[in-house]
Amino acid sequence: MRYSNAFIPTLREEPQDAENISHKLLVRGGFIKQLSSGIFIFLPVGWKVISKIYRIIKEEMDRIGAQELFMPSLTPSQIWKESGRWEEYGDDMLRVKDRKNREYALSPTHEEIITEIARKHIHSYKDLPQIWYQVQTKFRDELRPRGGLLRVREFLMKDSYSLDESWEGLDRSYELHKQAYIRIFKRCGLKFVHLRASSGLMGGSLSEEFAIISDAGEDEVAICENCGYSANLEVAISKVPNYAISKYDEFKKVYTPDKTTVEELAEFLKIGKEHIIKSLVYYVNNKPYLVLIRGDYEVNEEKLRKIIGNFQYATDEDILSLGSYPGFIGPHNLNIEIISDESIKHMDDGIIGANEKDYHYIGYKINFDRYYDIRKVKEKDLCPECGKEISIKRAIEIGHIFKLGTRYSISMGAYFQDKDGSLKPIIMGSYGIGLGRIMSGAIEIYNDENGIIWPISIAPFEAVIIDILGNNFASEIYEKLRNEVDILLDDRKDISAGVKFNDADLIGIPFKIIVGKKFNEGKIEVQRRDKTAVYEVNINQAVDTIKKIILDERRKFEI
RNA sequence: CGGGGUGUAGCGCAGUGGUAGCGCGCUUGGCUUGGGACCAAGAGGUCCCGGGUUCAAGUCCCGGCACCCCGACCA
Repeated sequence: MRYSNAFIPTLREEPQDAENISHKLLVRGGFIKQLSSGIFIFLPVGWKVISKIYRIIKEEMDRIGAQELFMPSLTPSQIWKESGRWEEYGDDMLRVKDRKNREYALSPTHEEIITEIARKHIHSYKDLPQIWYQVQTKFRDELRPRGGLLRVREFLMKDSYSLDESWEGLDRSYELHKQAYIRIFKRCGLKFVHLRASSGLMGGSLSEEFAIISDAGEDEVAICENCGYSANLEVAISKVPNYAISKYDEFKKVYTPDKTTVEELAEFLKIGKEHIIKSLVYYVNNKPYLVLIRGDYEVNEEKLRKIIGNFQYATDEDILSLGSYPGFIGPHNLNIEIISDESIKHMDDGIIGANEKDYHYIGYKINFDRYYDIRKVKEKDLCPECGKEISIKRAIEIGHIFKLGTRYSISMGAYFQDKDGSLKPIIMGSYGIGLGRIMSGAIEIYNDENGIIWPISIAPFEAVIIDILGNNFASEIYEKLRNEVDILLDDRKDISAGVKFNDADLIGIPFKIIVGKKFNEGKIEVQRRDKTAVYEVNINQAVDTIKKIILDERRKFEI
């Protein structure tokens, strides 16, 4: 590509509405442009990056025997009603009506459509296993899109689906995906972790997540530096450091005026939060539960949901009707089912609400039949596997793999006939990768004060020739290189050298080939974007040397 | 949905009820070419939208819309 013909609208100033680095650099580099909240245009260089990510994904999916297909975005409400997700998905699912008033969803994911194909065409164990994938636009009507490409309403996702005749088959398909994903992210040059995760709305048994550790991320993950345990905070578990030694030997009521929060109470009683038992009321179908957790922990509502089901929060009126008082509720003499977290098991005694205004009990002896794990893991909790301290970090989710099982095959009737003649539901898995998140995640990892530093495997160009002299040489080597190297020739006239350097760095092209002042000495210069090296090359060996440098760089991302 | 903020030239922003501004970018001419040069002359406006107050509204009041941030929500 000649720069003089290219459309790369770089911006000198930061866009006012961008917050994180990847968003700013994507906009400044002319990669993307926002059309509406959470909806982006990929401009030509942005689309080149996406295309390169796509090609890597395709090669690795094909390598595990997956077959590419393409499903529509606009999908009839009927199949979503069959699976039950027409209701479950709620407002995140973007719904539209056609001229005949029929309902459709702009698909947030494609399990239902895959299942529709499977139930129509898969009838025998001989038809299995299958892995089908596509790269397609997904729609999720996020309440609050944010962070440029990190959380958007319309996004590109590679989604694949495995169909197997047995659970062992699913294990194999799942493992194949895991290996393919590791290869994909390595070839994209990413530093990533993989995590235990929650399957949420997808249903199913096991799920793992691939993520880039970055403050720009929205997921919180628990990581053990010692043994490598890593999990999304939604499902992370930990051992509780046991430091809640008894302070009181007597059970008695104390006056605690207006101390309705753990913080206020701890300060008032001059005692650590870990000596207080926090009591929270949740309702499931009008049945109240009292959830007890140590004062220095928060409830992980995802975990709680798995135990008691979908819940609502109690109102102040609810708490009064239970015979207690808001801010002073506690387990003593309250007729209600109790869900107590493991964190209170190790307390000798605790401070609890007295169920009357302005009073708490101290010295409450802990004695419950059962304890559950419903707390959110926090920094310095102990690793469940090796006992060392855990740290909490933010992360960008870039891939997620699920063992779905029979959730869709049973609800939608996708059965096959097995060897013994019996009818069995197809065992399914589903596996996603966010292409835009790879793109912005890479930028979050690789950038400096001048702009993006792309890994060569996903860079919009592998090299740029910066022609400062305007003689024929730059154009000559460009013509000789362009068939083998994805190269940009900056042939713009009447533009100062500084602008060319700055654009090249902003866009993040891995190599700059500079035809400038050294040309009179018979040399050109090759600079690495990551600033780790500069090479001087004889002009009569320029083409071969540049080819070699680029090929060597490419090889670093092949595995 | 709650809280906070923004909306004026392509981008970034200033603007005190009284003539619509600055920097960058853009066009033309000149000069320059190793890190976002310089000189000169230009073009470019629904001041987010609608109503109101006023002799007069970018500015004050009311209503709406869009976008951003924090939270809630979602995965």
